Amino acid sequence: MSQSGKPRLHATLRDVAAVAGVSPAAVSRYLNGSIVLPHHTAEKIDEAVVQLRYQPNPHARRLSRGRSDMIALVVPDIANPFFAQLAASVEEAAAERGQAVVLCVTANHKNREIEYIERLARNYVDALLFITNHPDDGDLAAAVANAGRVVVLDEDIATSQVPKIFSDNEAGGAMAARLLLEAGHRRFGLIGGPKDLMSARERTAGFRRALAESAADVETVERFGDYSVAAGAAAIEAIIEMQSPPTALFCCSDPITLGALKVLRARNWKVPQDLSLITFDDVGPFDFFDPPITAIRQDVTGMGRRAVEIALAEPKDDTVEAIRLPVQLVERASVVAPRNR
Amino acid sequence: MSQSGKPRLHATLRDVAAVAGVSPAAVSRYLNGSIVLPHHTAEKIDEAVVQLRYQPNPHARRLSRGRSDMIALVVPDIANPFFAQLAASVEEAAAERGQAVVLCVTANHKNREIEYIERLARNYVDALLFITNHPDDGDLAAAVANAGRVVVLDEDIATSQVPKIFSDNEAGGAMAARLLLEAGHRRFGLIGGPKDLMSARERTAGFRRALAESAADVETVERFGDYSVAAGAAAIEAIIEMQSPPTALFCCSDPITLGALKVLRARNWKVPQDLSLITFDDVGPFDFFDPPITAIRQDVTGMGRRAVEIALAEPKDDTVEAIRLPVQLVERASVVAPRNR
DNA sequence: CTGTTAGCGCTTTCAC
DNA sequence: GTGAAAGCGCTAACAG
Repeated sequence: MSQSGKPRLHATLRDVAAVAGVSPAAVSRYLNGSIVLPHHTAEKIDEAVVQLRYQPNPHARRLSRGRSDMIALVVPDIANPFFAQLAASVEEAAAERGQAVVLCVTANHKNREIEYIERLARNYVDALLFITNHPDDGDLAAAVANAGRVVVLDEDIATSQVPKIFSDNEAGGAMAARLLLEAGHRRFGLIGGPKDLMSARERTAGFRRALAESAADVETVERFGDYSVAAGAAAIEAIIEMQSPPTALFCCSDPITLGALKVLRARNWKVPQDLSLITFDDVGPFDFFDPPITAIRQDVTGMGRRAVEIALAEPKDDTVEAIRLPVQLVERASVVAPRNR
Repeated sequence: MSQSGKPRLHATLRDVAAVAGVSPAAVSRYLNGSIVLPHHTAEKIDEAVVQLRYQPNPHARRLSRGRSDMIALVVPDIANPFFAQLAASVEEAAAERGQAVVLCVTANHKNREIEYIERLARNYVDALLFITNHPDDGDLAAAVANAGRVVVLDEDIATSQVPKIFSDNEAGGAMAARLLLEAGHRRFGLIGGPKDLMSARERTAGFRRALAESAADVETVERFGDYSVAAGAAAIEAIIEMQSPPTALFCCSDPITLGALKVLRARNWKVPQDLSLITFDDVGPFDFFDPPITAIRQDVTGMGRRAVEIALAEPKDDTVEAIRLPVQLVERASVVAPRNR
């Protein structure tokens, strides 16, 4: 047992009941709103609560109810601004609903991910907001299947039948392409993410589609790698070595853009004069860059809020369908007309 | 009671005991390492654990032990990259020690802060890693006084007697000044943070001290405001209007730098040609700016790790003294010699 | 409606 | 060393 000798520090439900002159059960029910009491008794209890500064012990509550009023936010890396921003909106929405959020960082390690899913399965948390950005070999989908309330964010876990919220990556890719097209570009570069990630495929697909839909005569060079600074740097190195390099570039994530920008500067390529550029994500402070970088912005805040709403709502019977959050074009100054067509 | 009719989903300690042919108490003690069992029984238990896929129920454990193996990370805003980075190192260090971290965002609201402190006081979490960046009127210090294990990070809560970890702001300010001095500057600008925050005062103090220590004939203009983009923008507006504006600028936080940079660009001032600039924090991606921004970097990761260590260590008897983490000069390209002395 | 009672699953004192 | 038993503080059947 926990407290051996020392006098109890904080009032318990029993204490409140004693002071109010009712049973603990009555207090519990009243405080949880599962009963309506005559004014008189209600007041007595309220007074006792205030007087004793009573606060229910969450551990006892959780054990008894078999639920915790905690949700777990599972992310690959909380230092990543995208996930940090997501965490902010998740925490806010959760707090509004009296839910605490436990931060679970996976570094994309499958074992850790599964461990957290297991935690949900055992009801140690009420819901899981799950983000992974590595392809699944089926293990995650399996783990998630019977775990309970999990909602998958940002990146898909293929074949898993749970609520999902994604950005409209395809539309975003298309928006990027159209902007570049309208600026007059005809030779495009695309630095994409891992081909086995849904988001990467979709962004690329959207970009290609919009180009295909245009009447214009168009050339594209595509490179794929991680959503990382290093990958962006490597890809742009290759691209600018080309015979006739593109005049416009679509970077499929912020880190890719950062990597590209760094190399471009080192090689003395000017953005946007030598190369127009548009990024995807817009969680880095691109508005403060020189030039400010035009971007397709994800609705990270909306994603976080919706996720907790869904996670906490009654599970719907109808087939779960992925929600698609619209993305937004943020025009800044990194896209201009090509110098020479 | 939680589970009424349905068969229990997961094995309990009793189940393990039954299978292993010992008492629950024995299993508990064995699993917690508070006893050494004969090989035979130990094996029996191990087998049972594996067979039943037993995992202790944390809620029950917490209720019984009166502690939770959870620490709360209290921050003003997790979307802020500084706190996000801190959260990353905290989570990592906590996970290594089997501690979960609960994310608590305050938006600098005193009531929320005190609410979280109260949570600690009642042992709902084992420790509090506390960051606030608004001045305290004494309420926080009072709340923190008897709450238990709290360690204060990054910014002081004056008069509170708890373990604290800060960056060596003073030294950082001095480093910035010396770098600028050595580059040949004699007219300086400083955009500082709120004068009632320790970090802001210290950074300024260090800067002034280093200037004072130099033999050079020196002029300084100082502006103070929030650690915010808006404040940085407002301050730089005023500074560049001056008769003979500074040739070098020390911005006491990343957001200030961002604000300043934006205005400078709008006014067509070139960094570093027209104005050398150095920032403090270095959590924004300043390495990717054009030019890359020279910075005094805080050891955010170290701060997080140390905080967890201290929070979880046996409370020391000796007077708690604030730990000072060294800062580091990261030379990039935003500081050059002044054009005209 | 209200109170009594039996747990939730674990830890730990205490007696064997 | 080992087990029985009490209890952490709360909730929810069940009876009155």
